Amino acid sequence: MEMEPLYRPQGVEERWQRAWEDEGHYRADPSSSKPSYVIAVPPPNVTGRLHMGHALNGTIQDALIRWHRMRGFNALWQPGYDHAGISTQAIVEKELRREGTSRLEIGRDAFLERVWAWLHQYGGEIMSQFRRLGCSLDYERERFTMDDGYVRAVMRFFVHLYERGWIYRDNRIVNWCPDCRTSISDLEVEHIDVDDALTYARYPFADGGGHVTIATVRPATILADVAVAVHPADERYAGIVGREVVVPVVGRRVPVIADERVDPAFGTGALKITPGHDPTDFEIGRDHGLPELTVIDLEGRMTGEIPELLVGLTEEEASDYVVEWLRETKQLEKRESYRHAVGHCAKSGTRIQPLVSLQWWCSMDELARPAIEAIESERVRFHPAVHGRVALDWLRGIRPWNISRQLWWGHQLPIWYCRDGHVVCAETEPAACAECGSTDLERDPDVLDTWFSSALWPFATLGWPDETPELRAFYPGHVDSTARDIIFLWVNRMIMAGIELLGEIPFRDVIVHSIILAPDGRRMSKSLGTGIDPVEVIDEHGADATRYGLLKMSSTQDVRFSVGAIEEGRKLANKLWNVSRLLLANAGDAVADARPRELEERWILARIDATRAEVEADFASYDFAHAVDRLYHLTFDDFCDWFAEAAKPRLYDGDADARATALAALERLLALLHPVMPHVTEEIWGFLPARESRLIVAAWPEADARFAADADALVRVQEAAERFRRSGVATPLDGDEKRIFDAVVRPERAGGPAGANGNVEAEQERLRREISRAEAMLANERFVERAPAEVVEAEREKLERFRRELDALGGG
RNA sequence: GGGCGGAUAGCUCAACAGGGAGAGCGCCUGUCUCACACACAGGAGGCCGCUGGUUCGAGUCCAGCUCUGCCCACCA
Repeated sequence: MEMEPLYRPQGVEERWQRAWEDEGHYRADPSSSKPSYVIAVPPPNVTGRLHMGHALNGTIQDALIRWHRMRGFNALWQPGYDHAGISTQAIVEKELRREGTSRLEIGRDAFLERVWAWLHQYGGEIMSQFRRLGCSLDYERERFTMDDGYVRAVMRFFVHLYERGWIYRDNRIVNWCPDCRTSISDLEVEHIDVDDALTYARYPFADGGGHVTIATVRPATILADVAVAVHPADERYAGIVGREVVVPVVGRRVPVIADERVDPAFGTGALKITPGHDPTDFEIGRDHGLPELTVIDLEGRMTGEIPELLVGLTEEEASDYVVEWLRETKQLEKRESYRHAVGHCAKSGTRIQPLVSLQWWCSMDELARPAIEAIESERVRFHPAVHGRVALDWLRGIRPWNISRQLWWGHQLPIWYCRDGHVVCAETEPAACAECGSTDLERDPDVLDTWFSSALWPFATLGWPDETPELRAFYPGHVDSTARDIIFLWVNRMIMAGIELLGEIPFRDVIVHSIILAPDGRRMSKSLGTGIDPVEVIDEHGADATRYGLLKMSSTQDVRFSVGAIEEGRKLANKLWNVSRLLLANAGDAVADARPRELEERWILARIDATRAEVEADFASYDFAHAVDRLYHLTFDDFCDWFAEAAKPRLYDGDADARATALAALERLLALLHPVMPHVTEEIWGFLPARESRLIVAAWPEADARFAADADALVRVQEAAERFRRSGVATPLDGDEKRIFDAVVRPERAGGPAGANGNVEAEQERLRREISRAEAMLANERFVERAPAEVVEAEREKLERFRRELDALGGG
């Protein structure tokens, strides 16, 4: 195949993606004797499409996997999907609504069939998009959290926790999403500022004579009031504790109680207590033995012991009624506008309805303790470390986890109830009730929180609870790479589950990558219309360019998407392509063999080796932005601008040593770039003479001490070139240095004297400024006295050098 | 309300352990030089958010302030 002057990634990339996969290079072998290196991909939602966060995270993981594969590791990058309970169910429910039916109408079994049918048709797109990015996941090992084996793992986990006594059922207040029709965990609640009205209502004393005023933002919940509370030290209300007040509208007589959780400074200092619909009130109610009344049902409609005409109204309609009632009875003191944070469902955006409901809970204290220890002792390390401290804060203040969801799509709880109300927890359906022997068993209809199963990802994908070869070979893994928004939801829970079930942490390093924002600084989001489709970026610029650009953007916390970074990658690919054309077109029958004879050859091999060491350090500390920056400058500045230019004459002359050495240098350069830009490097690799193996499985370049001393060998020539370009004045050089200077710098003059014309004065002026700066420093006695000796000495040397250079320009 | 970050060239971002402010893109000038015009060479462009402090010396350390982003949170 011909190498054209313009590198076109389209076609080339797909070809290599197929070849690598078909040839089995992505496969990890559990029976291999090599050391393993394992990353489990954060399982994307099975319904999802690749977004920029996936693309960045995929690139990070693939760079690490490819790097380790080249270094001789048995590298496993585990692929798969999450069933994403709420999202998936919502998509299919929406489809049913369009057809004029509903899940309740068609029933549970038919509904689940519909979900599976939908998934078979539309689900599981992302792995193909990861392929298009060049990601070397072991695709044959794809797992789904709803696979039979995986379900078994989830059941085992539940029963394990149940038998430990950590899973229990309780009537407690939960975050209810009226839209999703399920409870959700605290982590899935977003607090958003909303404008509300604060209603001040007078509650008359039951025995006549006066009233107490409370403030509320939800007048409809007055109907479920069971007490009024004041702070025990609040002198204004000292006399009323123990008396009774009459709840508006419903006329219920309720006590005034004292509780320290009441803030005397807020509102009137008197708080209506509604345990059925407020988390704080729920706690206070429990402690005071108060009833828990519910007046809003699971659909958000008014219900319970309330006036008949209110039943079925929305909360808003009921609130209007209550306020009007208060106004008419002169019990409305005032209403004022009030802005405060209100919980919303992270999935649907609907305002959360706190209500008391019978749910399954998991006590987290015992699970959290060893996870805290693992992070504190840095057996699990977060990068950047600040996320580890945040993770610790969360674990230390951990609260019970509401794990049951009122959905159909997901892992149904392994809980059965018999006629007599006994509860049986078993991995598979029991034949009879363990306590009474009844065979009339009914399974709990609820399913588990999606994240309950995600917690098992690092080992359930390897066959746990069975003792599989995969589990032995690939657990514990090494790296988890993720965005910071799922550290609590997912990362912490994997650590807890891994330690609890296998006795070992699931990974050593957690990489928390940056979030890529839209170019205008807003979040990339479909609803805002600010999203940029990574697949389109790949189609336009190539996967290599996209990978390079994403890594370049990965350094800081949040970064705005910059197409310039992608284009930089595209240019790097093209540059690499063209310098390879130069070397290959002038290779004759040479094969790659490092036989450095000339200065520039020793120098480039040293520069490559030095960069190798730096890139290794960058990768090891997960600093990908600096790694790609170094590779860019190694390619453009060192390899192309200096080495290739200096070597050209001898390549053209047919110098066999020069040709073999140049090819050897190119090989090393391609290897260093492969983890970042796998396609173009593999493509060029294929053109190298006598090359049969693939770069993807080639050895990462070894450290080579032979060249260590030569990394700075061109400093004098480069300084001379700099001076010449600035001022047009040539520094006397001889031997190799003169030859290289002539080869690299002289051809530039062919295009005209633009740069070097008339700049002597400007350069003299620059040097004079530097000289006076250095002189001023050295004239400062306190600087000379107090600064470290080597700093002072370095300043003296700089001064002398500037003076020499000025002399050379005739400016002294 | 609590916590964590960010503010450096027109744009996106670097600057390791305080010691001559950098890169890429964009812009201006020149060159289609037999690897590459997705290139090469040169150039312009910076009160390093503000105010104080520490220091011989501060983009870098400390304090306060302004703006901005994120996380956590049961003040109705």
